[in-house]
Amino acid sequence: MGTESSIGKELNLGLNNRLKRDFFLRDAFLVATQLLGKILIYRKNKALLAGKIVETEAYLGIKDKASHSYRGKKTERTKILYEEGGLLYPYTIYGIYTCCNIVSNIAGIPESVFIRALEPIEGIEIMKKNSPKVKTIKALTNGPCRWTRSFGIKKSLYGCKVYGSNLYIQDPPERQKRIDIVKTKRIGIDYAGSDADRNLRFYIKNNPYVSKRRR
DNA sequence: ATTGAGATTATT
DNA sequence: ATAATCTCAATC
Repeated sequence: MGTESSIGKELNLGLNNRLKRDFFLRDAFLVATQLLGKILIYRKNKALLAGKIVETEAYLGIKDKASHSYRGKKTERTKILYEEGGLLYPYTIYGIYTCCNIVSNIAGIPESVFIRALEPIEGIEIMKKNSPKVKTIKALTNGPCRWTRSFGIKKSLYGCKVYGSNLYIQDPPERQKRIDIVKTKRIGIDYAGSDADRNLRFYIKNNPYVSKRRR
């Protein structure tokens, strides 16, 4: 292969260190901040794709004007939010892109964590194949619809557990656990009024794979 | 049945 | 700056 990063070489990407179901049954603020630095792994057929989570946002359910579940709204698209934490909520945006959340908190509390950007670790050649027009490694994964395209995350994964055997998340190596977290306003939710000003976007300070532009 | 807008990206 | 592009969900 020869495409793996230095991080990938010192990681055991197997199933052993997976985060368990309980991790996701807590509030989205906690899950969003604690997911930073963790490794997301997706296996499809024989391919193995892995990336470090470097940017997240918390969506705090029925009281959050930016949330798809604001005021308890429940539709075919959003019903998964009302199930327990640890399930994938992919959805189509602007007709062309797929982006995805991880459902958080216990059943009945429709919170989620939006995964905005990853740092590629393993499977870069496959990512390039999935995003054929992309010219730089960075652009493979530094946006919410970019990393999902490069990973091949489809809406068919709606409701998939993120602590299963094909899709899971694990701790980084001990050496990389210390990170500085920056907290800012969320992106692209100007319609959310006062909730647009809350600092519910989190990213790893100075990480080059954090998404760019916009306010 | 119609319509309006979107948790974005790529291009001009 | 703005077109792309179409699904979803609200409204008529």
